[in-house]
Parts: sequence; structure tokens; C-alpha cells
Amino acid sequence: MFGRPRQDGDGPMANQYERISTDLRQQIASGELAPGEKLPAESQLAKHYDVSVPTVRQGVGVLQAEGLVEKQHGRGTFVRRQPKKVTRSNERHQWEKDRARQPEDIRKSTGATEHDTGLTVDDLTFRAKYDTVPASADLAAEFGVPEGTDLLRREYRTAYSQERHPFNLVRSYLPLDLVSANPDLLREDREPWPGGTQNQLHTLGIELDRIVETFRARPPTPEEAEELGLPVGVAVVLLRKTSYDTTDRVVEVSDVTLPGDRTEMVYTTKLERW
Amino acid sequence: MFGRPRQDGDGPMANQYERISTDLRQQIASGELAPGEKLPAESQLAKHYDVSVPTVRQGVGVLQAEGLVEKQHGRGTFVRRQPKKVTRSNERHQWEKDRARQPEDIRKSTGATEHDTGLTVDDLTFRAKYDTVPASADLAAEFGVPEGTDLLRREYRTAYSQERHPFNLVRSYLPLDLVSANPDLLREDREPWPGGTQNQLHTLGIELDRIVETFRARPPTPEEAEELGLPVGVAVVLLRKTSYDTTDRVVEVSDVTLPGDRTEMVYTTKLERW
DNA sequence: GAGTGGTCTAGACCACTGT
DNA sequence: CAGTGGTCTAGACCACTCC
Repeated sequence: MFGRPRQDGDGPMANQYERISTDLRQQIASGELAPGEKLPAESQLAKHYDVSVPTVRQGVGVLQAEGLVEKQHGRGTFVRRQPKKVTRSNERHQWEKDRARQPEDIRKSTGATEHDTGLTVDDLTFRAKYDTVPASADLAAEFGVPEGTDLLRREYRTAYSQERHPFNLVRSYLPLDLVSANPDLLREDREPWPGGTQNQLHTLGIELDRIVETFRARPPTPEEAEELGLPVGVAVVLLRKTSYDTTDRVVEVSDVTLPGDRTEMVYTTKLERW
Repeated sequence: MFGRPRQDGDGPMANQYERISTDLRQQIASGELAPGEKLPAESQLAKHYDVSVPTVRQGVGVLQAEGLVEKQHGRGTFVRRQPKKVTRSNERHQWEKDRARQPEDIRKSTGATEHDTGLTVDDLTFRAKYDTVPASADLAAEFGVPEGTDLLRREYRTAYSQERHPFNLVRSYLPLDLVSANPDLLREDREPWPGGTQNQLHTLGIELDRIVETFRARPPTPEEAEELGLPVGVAVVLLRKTSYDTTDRVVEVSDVTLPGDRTEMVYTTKLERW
């Protein structure tokens, strides 16, 4: 048993599966295969390219890893549509700070996410879950408290109403003894809280001085892929947001998980004048 | 021909390849398989797990996509070491601005990348290439100039001296008529320029007001994977840096490609006091 | 030359989707 | 039920690395 002999049209050192992925990639780029369109069945492609089915699968797998196609078991393989983009800007922080002291009716109208995305509250679905957890070594170091200190953990998922999967996962942590001064802050049924976290902190007499965001990109763990509905070959962006108050104390830490292919982040750095 | 019967130890709905990837993943997490260590040969694993070699390959492929192992043709499969992290902070911009007016001997000692990484000039290798290109529609829109306007394009690659692949690729664009006032700025043999772009602009009487950085993450194209030496299953971060001068004019645009798994970005947003 | 992963074949049966 | 992708077998030969 050996492979089919190389043919003249193969080009220099082209594998069979690369020949297939290159050809299909070109068809997608040219629009010959339009977004949302179904590719021919693997058995058809095998006949067309004169190779075995596993070889077709290898070729299509390359495109899948590049995020160009999406396989759906029992239905077929489809050219991916570019999902709706979500922009996240660091100007949201100052915007939210300005809002934090406004009256409730103004705060209620729009949240920071709507500000970023330009959508209304109705376009988004929002789920919150509160609980209390002991600080891990990592979080204890961020807050500068002993390991095991009680933290209020709040989990948020935000999605477009019309889409199945959320476009972000947020885990926000606050020291429990800090927030328990206002019992309303412990009630998840008060979410979404008009004015967001900065207003919540304002009810405790806390003013933020600066926000530090650290992030990196990596392939999703199996759990993250499941949760965010990520096809193979899409990265996640992990963002840790640390909020400092005017006494230089860390008052909130948020871990945000974002799908890398649909999130665009914009950061503006203002420079001091000469 | 059919698969081996399911055994009691398989757990609920465990595929063979998932059983293998789960087991190996756990061994890596526990340190039983240490970073840099070689996994048993695929034929060995096939014997050990009592499956065929392609099934082992499928299982190991999962770990490869997660960035946990790296295959090396002819040598074996190895547990990936976490590569040296590179931190990129937005404080580099203010730092570079402060330096831009310093005398040359101070500017020469350290660049912004060394500032970020904490390394010395000797630890890094640096390559620059200059040419002139007509503005694409995209770049013309950024600069607010007609499409086709001449731009000076500068390509930079920075690497650790001891590593084979660069940890970033930078393509920087400047309007040609802006920089031609100082002929030295057109000479690639003057790189690395002490004090960086902000000093170069300073020689033209330009002061920066703010820098806007936009980025997203996606799987690498085949070319990027090749260039940055990325194994399968590592994302790239694409960053576009746009510099505005004090007259609100765009004076530089840089496109930066970074390996997502070894770059950590830190952005600080200072908030106005109440 | 021995050992390794890379490509490929030609099938089999299973699981899921839609008619 | 037909059609699709998902899993898996049991091999073959090729290409690369290292001794």
C-alpha cells in the first residue's frame, strides 16, 4: 500500500492534505465558498481530490485550526461567519467613574458594556451568581490579605440575546468585610446594579484611583471552549483587572475570559505634555 | 474490524483518545512528566494504552492544540517549557517620552523593550529593514491621507540572543514627507536609534499627545507560525499602535505581531479624582 | 542504521442531524 | 432512513535526527 503517485499539478513539495487545505482556503478567501456555506461532504471531497477520507479530514482540520471552517456533527462542515465583534475600551473606566455619582435613573439607563458595544440593555442577557470563597494564594497576594480571607465572588455572563453563548465570563472578587457594610451588595438579586461596581464601591465611600489590566492569550481549556461555545482553533484572552482606591489599596480584582476572535480591545494612553 | 470493547476503567463516555489525552494531561499537571521531558514514542504509547498508533496521535494532538506538548519530527514529543515571558506595559510610552529629550548617552543605554523586559541591550538581537510603500486604504484612513501616499515602512524583529525565533514583529509606518526633513531617519543603518521613535519624531519638532492601541487574538496564519516559530495551538496577538501628536494628527502607525503564549500585556488607566 | 514522528490508505462501525 | 462527521484499526512508506 502506498500513496498515489505525485502528479504534475501538485506543485513543489505539496502534501496531499496541504494541497486540499490550500485549495479550500483560497476558495474561502475568494468568496467562492461564502460564509455560512456548507462544504461538500468529506466523501465527496475525497473523490474530488482523489485521496482517502482521512486525508481530507486532515486537510479540513487545518482550516478548522485556523478558525476558517466549523464542523457540525451530522450536518456538515461550514465556512465560519465572523461573529459580532465586541469592543472593550479602557475609556469605560473613566466613563463608569463619572457615572458612579449620578442619580439612579441616569445610571440605570446604560451600563459600561452597553457603552462599549453601543447596544441597549435589551440586546443583552446577563446572569449573575454570588458566593463567598476563601482567598487563594494568588488573590490573597493581589489584595494584600492573608490566604483564606473571605472574599465575595461574583460571576457574570453576558451574551447577545440572540446568541447561544456568552461573549464574556467575569469573576469579580471583593473582600467580604469591605462590602458587608452595605448588605445590598451581597444580594445577587439586585443585579444588574445600576452604575456597576464603581457605584457599589461609592456606596462604601470608596473612590478609585487607577485600574491595572493584565492580559494574555492562550488556547482555551476544554471547559472554556464548552462554556463560550468556541470552535477548535480560537484563542481566549484572559484579562485580570485590579482596581486601586485613592489610598492605594486593592479593592476589587476581576478575572475576565474573552473569546479572542470576537473581542477587540482598545487602550488609550495619554502622555504628559512637555 | 472494530474497536476494542469498552473496559470498566474507561469512565463514562470516554473515547480512547480522550482517555489518553486526559491521562497524559494529568501526568503533565502533576509533574510526573516534567517540562522538557520526552514522552514515550507513539508506538510505545499505543502498546501501553492498547490502541492503534493513529489513535495515540489523535490523543497527543489534543495536547498539542492546547499548547502542552510539542512534537519534533525525528526526535520525539516533549512537554513544552513555558517560554520566557515578555511583558509589554503602556507605561513604556510615557517612559519613552521622558527619554526623548535626554542627551544621547542616556538614551543609548536602554530602549523601551529593555525597559519592559528588564534585560540589557546585549541580551537582545535586533534587525531592521526600511523601505517606502504606497499607503493601503487601511493605512491611508488611519493617517487621513490619500490612498497611495508614500509611507516609510520600517520592519523590526526582536529576539532573545539565545533563542532562534523573534518574540515580536513590528511594521511601523511614517508619512514619508514628514520624516524626510531629517535624512538620518531614512537610514536603516542608524538602527537601533537611541531613544526610539519618540526621539526620532522629536528631531522633527513633533511631540506626542497620546497613543491608542487596538488588539485582538487569533490563530496564526501559516506564515506567522513559521516566522515566530509557533507550535500548533498558540495564538498570536495583533496590536495596532496609533500615535497622535499635540495637534491631533496621526504621525505613526505600528502593527505588532506577538506570540500570545509568551507575551503579557499590562495597561494602567489612571482615573480623574472627584 | 535505528528510532522517531509525518503522511497516507481503505476500509469498519458509531453518533448525530434531518427527512 | 439517508447523509454526515467522529472514532478507530492495522498496516505502509517517507523524512528527519542522532549516533
